[in-house]
Order: sequence, then structure tokens, then C-alpha cells
Amino acid sequence: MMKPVVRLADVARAAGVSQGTASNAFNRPDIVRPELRAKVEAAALSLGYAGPDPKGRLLRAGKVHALGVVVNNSLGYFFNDPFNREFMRGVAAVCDAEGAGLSLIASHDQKSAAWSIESAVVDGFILQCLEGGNRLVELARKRRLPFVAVDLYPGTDAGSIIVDERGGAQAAAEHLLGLGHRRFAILTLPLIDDGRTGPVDRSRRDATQYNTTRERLAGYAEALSAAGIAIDSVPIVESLNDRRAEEGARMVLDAAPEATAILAMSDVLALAVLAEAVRRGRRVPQHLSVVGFDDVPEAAASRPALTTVHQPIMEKGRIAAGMILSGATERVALRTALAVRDSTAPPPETLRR
Amino acid sequence: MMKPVVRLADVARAAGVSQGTASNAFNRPDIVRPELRAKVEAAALSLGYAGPDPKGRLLRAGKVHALGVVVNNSLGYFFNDPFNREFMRGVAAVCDAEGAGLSLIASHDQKSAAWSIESAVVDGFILQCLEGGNRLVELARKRRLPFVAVDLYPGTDAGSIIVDERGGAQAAAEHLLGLGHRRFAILTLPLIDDGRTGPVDRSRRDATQYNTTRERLAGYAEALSAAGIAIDSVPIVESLNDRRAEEGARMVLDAAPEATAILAMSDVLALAVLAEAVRRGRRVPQHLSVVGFDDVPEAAASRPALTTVHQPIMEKGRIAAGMILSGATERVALRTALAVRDSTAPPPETLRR
DNA sequence: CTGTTAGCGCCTTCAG
DNA sequence: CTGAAGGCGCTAACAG
Repeated sequence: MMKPVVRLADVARAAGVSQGTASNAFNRPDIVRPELRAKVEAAALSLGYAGPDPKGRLLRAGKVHALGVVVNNSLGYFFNDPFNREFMRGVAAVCDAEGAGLSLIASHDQKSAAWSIESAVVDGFILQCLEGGNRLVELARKRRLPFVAVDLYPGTDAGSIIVDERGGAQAAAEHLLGLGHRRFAILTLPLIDDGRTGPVDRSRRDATQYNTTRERLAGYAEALSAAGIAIDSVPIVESLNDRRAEEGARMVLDAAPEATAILAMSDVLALAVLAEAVRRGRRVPQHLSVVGFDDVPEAAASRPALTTVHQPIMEKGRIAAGMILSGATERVALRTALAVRDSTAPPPETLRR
Repeated sequence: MMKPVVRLADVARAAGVSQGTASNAFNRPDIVRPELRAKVEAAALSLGYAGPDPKGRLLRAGKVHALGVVVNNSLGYFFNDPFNREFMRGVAAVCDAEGAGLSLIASHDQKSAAWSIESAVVDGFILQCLEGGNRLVELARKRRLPFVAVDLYPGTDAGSIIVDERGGAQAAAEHLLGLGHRRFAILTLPLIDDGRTGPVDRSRRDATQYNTTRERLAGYAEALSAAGIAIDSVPIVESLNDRRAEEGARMVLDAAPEATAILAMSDVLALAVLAEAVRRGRRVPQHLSVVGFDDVPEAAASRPALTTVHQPIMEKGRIAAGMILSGATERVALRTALAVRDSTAPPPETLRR
């Protein structure tokens, strides 16, 4: 007794109808005579027919009605990052509403990424490009399916959703400057895809690979330099953006013990700084001001609530999914806005330079 | 210029080889003469061929090499729940390792669930059954694909992964009893799929639909009754397990102001109680002990660190994914273990009854 | 090594 | 309303 896979033709034969009619009985029950339909259903039941196989339908229909979200990290990391979670809520909302499927495509190593993208059964891709997106763009392009790049502008042949990273970063720095801070340190997201962390020198800074990081750094630099503070004089520490943000927080506080304000390039990093400050007995915002970036849900819930640069994360997910499912792939630019909360205040009097 | 979809046959023709050879050039490049292969590649390039279409391959191969995770909530909720996240990390690890795809199948309403399950292109399903799993089991069974139910035993025709819920709950209650507590309250996960929250009376308790909830309640009841405390004398409050846990925490503390120990049926609920206790100025564990269930990563990181019932969440995900991908669907039972941390202590002297 | 051929399972014209 | 037939795009088996 091997595996007598029963297919539509079998059901049709057993029911004594043609295959076309059997198909209709399943897919458009209303147009087939009740009597026949019942016969088909009975046959299906007695044969143990599983219903029309999506694989066949797929090939026939051409369209899959599903989208793939390509993640350039392992899914484990992906699910732990609040930004991604929020983003996926937006994507999922649209998929839910449209009844579309959602495939997760992890690409923790280069080969597997290529293969996954080549063989994903989807109508299009959403590329999470925070880090290392260019590779993914190339892969997706080769597949000749619509795709939209998030946080990266891949060219006119594809969609993209970007936010005003630079303006947001600038606003963050200006906010601190306005409060009277003069001694800064920057805790940055990775600049280069080599896993290195720690203090960043100028040559590394100039070699920045990642779009988002570069833009945000540029925003900080612009604001600071307008206030007469050269970016080269500001300690910059590079950190990974997962649990290891803890280490980054330690490093930046060690590297710039005299800083009164930390520009953290993500909320995950900023929250890690908050936690590390507590550990060191430095009160935020009385002794130290911290500004994040992204405005993930955790930012508003932390104590003190985090001052950060808001970007419409869920909205990005919604737009991205909508673009893929509708087939239109335009370029969308969204704005950022500073959300001032409780983690920033004027520096201690004695430290105002 | 409509849509000149180019397929393998076109490439083959253009390259002057047979379709079979063209196929080999892509899928088994080593067995085709380099010269011909180059010709095929050149033809593909000039025609703009996207590579073999997975849809065709799929139908041919029969196997998809992908699994579907069926979620009976909206994905938005799903991603916010730490239990699910941890579980998915396990699933994702296996998919990563096996190069398998991962589809998310949300089923926020009944019709969409049916359709999603019927039309998912996967080799099998993982059913997250914490709430309302039976419906999903039926749907999956109809599809005649392997599936494994998590936290539910669907019968011998499918896989299942369950943990010793009852024993874990019992251990939690016994721990508190051992510390000297006599005044309890229970904050429970939903009993019935009707969205109701608040105090639970006996008839509702007896009508409990959800397996996990029932087992955990039974565990609490057993331990308490062995200590001479009738479950009917213990205030039980039902709460949703998302952000609305906050409300549940408020309700249970209102309903049982004199309780010295709260048995929370999940860590999400327990953490909400911790937060609410802070708001009310009740110190944990000095004034109030709290025990959770699940041991999500947040439990160990909270302050105070949460005493809770550990279950191997990620391991469950790993096992589930492994079972689907290997085609073997057995029944697996895992153990729970109490993790004693800082949210439990003896009750205040004056309140030891 | 390469070419030919036969489906994988389904849906949808088109003719009755 | 029903039946017959073609083809979606690909791969594997077989014959050269």
C-alpha cells in the first residue's frame, strides 16, 4: 500500500463526470448542478481527495498571490529586532486584508540567499536592506519579479521606500545642541559588513557601506559641524544591533566618559545605553542625555521614555506589501520627526564646557 | 510591448539545443559540455531569461521543501508575543539549516484560515494551537499533508509536541505553598474563544475550551487542594495575553487585594502583574509573589527576575520543523521545570493567615 | 554527453 | 450546464 495520491481526474472518473466538471464542482460550486456536485463530493470523500492541489493551480494561474520578505539576517535575529517586528506588522496587515500569503526568506549566508530567492514561489519581494541590501537587490533583479527595497534606492526599475534618515539624524543632534550639550559621543550601527565593533576611525567612517548608517552619520555630522563641532572630534563607536548592543553601550560610555549626550543610531542601541547608564549609576537625563532612532514601541515604554527620531515603521511595511501585491513599484519617500520624551535634558551645569 | 515571458524552451531554441540540455545547463551545469553551457547562458542573458521558474519545478518535483506555520491570530499579534518569537527562532533555525522555505499562514478569521490552509504551497504545517487549535487541526487534516500540532494532541495520524503543563503548574503552586503562601489569586489565559475577560466563575471554568489553559488550571488546583485550599475559593481572573494583559493585571489585583501570591498563567501576564504592582506601590516579592509560565527570554531579564515555569520553547520549534521536513510525525512530550528567581518570597509575616 | 518525450495537476477555453 | 482538449514551465527517463 504505497501512496495512492488521488487527483482530480480520479475523482472525476469515480463520479462519472468529466474533469472539467469536477474542477468546477470545487472552484465554482454554484455553476454545477447540485446533483452532480453531490456526486463529485461523495467521490472525493470516498477516495480521500485532498482538494485541488495548489501546485497545479499555481502553474496554471501564473500568479501566486504571495509575497516574500527577504531578510539578510537569520530569522532568529530578525524576530528579536523590534524594528522588524513592527515592520512585519504592517506587511502582515496588508497580507491579511488581501488574503495573500507571506513567505519568509532568510539569507544568513550568501549561497542560501541566492537559492532561496531563485526558488521562492512568490509574486514579488520585499527586501529589508538595512544592512547589505545591494546583494539582495541584485539577486531579486535577476529573478525578474517586482521587488521593493526598504531603506535603499535600487534604481528606477524597482520600488523603494526610504525615509529622511539624514534629516532625522540632524534633528536629533540639533535637539541636543539646543539643550546646551557640547560633548557628544555617537553609538553607530555597523558601517561595514565585517562584524567589527568598537571605536571607528576616519578611514573606516569613509568606507561606510550601509546606506542608512552613512546617511544618519552625515546628519549628525552636519548638525554638529554647523555648531562648530567637527565630527572628527566626536568619539564614534560601532555596535551590532542585537543583544550585543549591550557591549556597544559599554564601549561608548568607556570611550567617552565625559560625554553628556549620546547619539544612538537605533532605539535598540539607545535602550542599551539607558540600561548601561543605570548600571553605572549615571542618571538619565540628569547626568546623561540619550537620543535614539526609529521610535519602536519599546522606546515610548522605556523608563525614562526615550527621546528618539520617529519613522513610520509599520507604514513602511504596509506600503511595501501594497506595492508588491498591486504590482506597482514606485519610489516612496517618507519623513522622520523628532519625538522628544524624557531621556534628554540640558547637561549638568558644571559640564557645559 | 506586452509581456514577453521567456521560458526554458525559448532559451533552448535560441541556443540551438534541446530543452533537456538547457535544463541541465541550469540545474546540473557539470554534466553539460562547457561550450554548450556557455551558449545556453548567453542565450538566456540575451533573452532576459529569469532562470527556471519554481512553479514549474514545483509541479514536477511534487515536493516543495517549505513548511507553513499556521497562526490562529493575526500576524501582528503573533510577532509581538515573546513565546511565538522564541518558538519561531527554533523553527527558523531548522529551516535555515535545511535550506527550507517558511510560510506564515495567518488565520485571523475562519474563512481566510480555511482558504489559506487549502492553498498554501508547503510540505506540511506547524499548528500553533495555544488557542483554538482544533479548528486548525481539522483544516490541516483535510489537506492530507503532514502536520504537527503544538500544545495539543490531535490524534495518532499527526505529530504533536506537548509539554507537561499540569506538572509545571503544580510545581509553581507548590513552590508558593512551600514559601508559606495561603492567599492566592490566579490570572489565567483565555478559557473560551469568546473574548471575554474578568472574573471566572465555576461554570465558565468547567467549560474551558483550551487545552493548555485547562491543564495549567488543573495543575494549580491539584497543588492547592492538596494543601487544603479549594480552587473554588481562589479568585480567578481571565485575561487576554497581549498588551491587554495590563488590564488583566489590574483586574486580578483588584479582585484579590488580599492575595499574597499571584499564579499567572503566562510570563506575559506575570510581567504585566509586576508592572501593575510597581504602579500600586506593592513591592515584589516583599509584599507580593508572582510566578509566571513559559520562561520567555524577558522573564529572566525583568526586574525582579521572574520566577516561572520553564518550558523549552525554542526546542519545540526545532522539533516541530524537523518533524515536518523529515516527514516523520510522532508524538513528543517534553518536560517543564520551575525556574526560581526573584519574584517570589515568603509572604509578609502578618499575612501568613 | 545530448535530444526526445511524457507527464506533474490543474483550469479554461470551446464546442455541444 | 457538461465534455474534450490544450497547455502552464519544467525535469527525468530513455534512447541515441
